[in-house]
Amino acid sequence: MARESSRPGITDVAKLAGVSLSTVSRAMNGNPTVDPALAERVRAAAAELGYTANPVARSLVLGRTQTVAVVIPDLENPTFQAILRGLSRAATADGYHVLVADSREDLDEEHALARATRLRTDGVILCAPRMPEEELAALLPALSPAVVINRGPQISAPVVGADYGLGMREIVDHLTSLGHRRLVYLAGATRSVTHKARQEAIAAAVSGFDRLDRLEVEEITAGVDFDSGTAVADQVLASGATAVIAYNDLVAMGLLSALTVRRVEVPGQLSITGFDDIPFAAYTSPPLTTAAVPAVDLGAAAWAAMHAQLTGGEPTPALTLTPTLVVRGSTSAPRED
Amino acid sequence: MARESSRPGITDVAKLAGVSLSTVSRAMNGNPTVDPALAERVRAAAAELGYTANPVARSLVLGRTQTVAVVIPDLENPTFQAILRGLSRAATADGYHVLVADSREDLDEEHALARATRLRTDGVILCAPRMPEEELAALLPALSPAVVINRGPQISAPVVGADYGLGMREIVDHLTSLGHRRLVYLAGATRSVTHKARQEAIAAAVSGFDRLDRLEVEEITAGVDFDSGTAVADQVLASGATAVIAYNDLVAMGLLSALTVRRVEVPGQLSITGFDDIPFAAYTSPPLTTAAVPAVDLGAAAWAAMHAQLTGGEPTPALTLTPTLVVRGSTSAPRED
DNA sequence: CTGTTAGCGCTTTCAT
DNA sequence: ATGAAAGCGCTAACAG
Repeated sequence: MARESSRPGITDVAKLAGVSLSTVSRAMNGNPTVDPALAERVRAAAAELGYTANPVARSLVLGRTQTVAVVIPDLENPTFQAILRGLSRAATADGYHVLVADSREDLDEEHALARATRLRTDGVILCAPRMPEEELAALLPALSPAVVINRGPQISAPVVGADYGLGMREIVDHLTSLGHRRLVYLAGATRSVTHKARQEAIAAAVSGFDRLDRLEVEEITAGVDFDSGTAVADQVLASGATAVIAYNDLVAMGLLSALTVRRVEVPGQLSITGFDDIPFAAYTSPPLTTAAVPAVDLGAAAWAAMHAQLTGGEPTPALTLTPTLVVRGSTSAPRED
Repeated sequence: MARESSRPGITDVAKLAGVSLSTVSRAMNGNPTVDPALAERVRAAAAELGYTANPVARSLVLGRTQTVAVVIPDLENPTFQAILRGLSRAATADGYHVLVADSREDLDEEHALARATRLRTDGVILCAPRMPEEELAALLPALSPAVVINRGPQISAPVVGADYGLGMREIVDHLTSLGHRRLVYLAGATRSVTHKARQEAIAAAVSGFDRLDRLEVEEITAGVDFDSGTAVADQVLASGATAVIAYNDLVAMGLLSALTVRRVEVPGQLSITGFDDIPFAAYTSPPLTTAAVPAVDLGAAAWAAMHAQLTGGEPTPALTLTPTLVVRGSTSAPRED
């Protein structure tokens, strides 16, 4: 009754190679203080048995798991998916594993998952955490090392994010340089941080528009998804604006769809811009002009910030990436009246 | 020089509660053989210290990690994202964690990741593994318990998948009942398993079409992405078919886009169907008729199959889910000549 | 350079 | 019902 099917342990290798446990351990970890010949013998024995050190046991003794956790508000969100992808690939390249946790937009879950996953990993990356500032501040020390994505920089952990204000600014400039003077801004979740940034950028653009003609921007509260875009189509049309800045690509696409049904020409009669550059933005008819948030890079940067803490120990300064304006077919100069 | 910032261990709790380690362990695990009063005292001490058992240490002694691994060919693929989402949520609901590994369509990586992640988890779920049949068969025993998604059922592990043939059959039936008799099938990756299934289903539909009029299906090799759909637009138009069955939604959307540019009316002049029902299929103009592959359910089913092995030990029989025909605006009866 | 010994933090017999 | 002791599989002092 032997443990036939059980994976071989370090003891088995030691026995087969005729050496002690420590020698096997040293040899397997490339410790240079071991005799080359012996090391070779150990490796051969290990290979023969198909031995690999048990990572769990190593984790216990070494105090590190070679794994990090990523807590995401919603795995269905294309931007978060892209962040996860960039993060996962970067971490894998450095020999780390990634534990994902989907909080499903539940604040309590988010908090609980962050704590729970931290216990089995070397650090946690909070992706656009939804919890209030205070709670986040109180939680972070318990998670250290941690990295936060897309939250204000007033935080006791490295933060990486995109400058939504700058992206919005690029969009407004694009539209005004095209000749548009009457715009509509379709606002999203009105209490989110990213909303604030966009709103301020628009306000700044308006007040900074020191030409003879004026720039007017009407704000209409829409939402964050496709349907909220279709829902405000008539309101947009009634506004008399020549261009609309949607909160994000989804909203822009919803609006675009509703306008197509109403036979409104885009960009002929109305220009539309999105935000994020989700995978489908390039495939609408017409393709969407938008600000590309470098989500994959954001994920990679978050990993870099985590890796720095895990190795060097030197905390990375806050990093802010800039969205890139992607001009496609949904914007053009306003039609001459 | 005490270990101030270090997390409290079971010893600290034992000391504070004035009991032995074993009692703390038993109390924390709800072992009924411990005196209720003492148990309460232990819990109080644990709460005071903010103690939580170290999962890594538990994993080592218990031989289980409460974590499973999911190996995915490409985190960018919407279907795989949906599978991951369904799986992750189901696993979380059962108190398990999920390690994700993106093999990036690299066969060697896929193999290596499966082995490596298995060492730190209780089982691995292979999502649409790309490796050849033989290699997969040889690998599975080392991964056990494992679950395979979307591969033939000739495998020594529970398999969950969608019946692509049936989905394709539904599409053909939909089109023929609409009155279409000349179809084009835009083939995708011609050596994939899912391609085979679709092709056979079409062949079966053709030969089973025992009416007075004939059903003709021309096959054009396209590809699996948006651009391959746009690329074959002219070929499709030249074929004289009244409806086209695209390999998947992406291809259908590419074709749709190219046809819009050419001012071909869909579905007026040509009906188009997709496959998968990715998130954007409902939002094209016109919205896409497609076969909805229940990817989220597939993920949940894969978890169920894994959970069964992890607990009961009874291997689940192979499970095949059926795609649902979703009729939207891209199909209609062919125009009367 | 190599072997012996002591843990990592926890669960679980085995006594009592 | 509780405590003492063994050990999960490995690494890292500590001797030699």
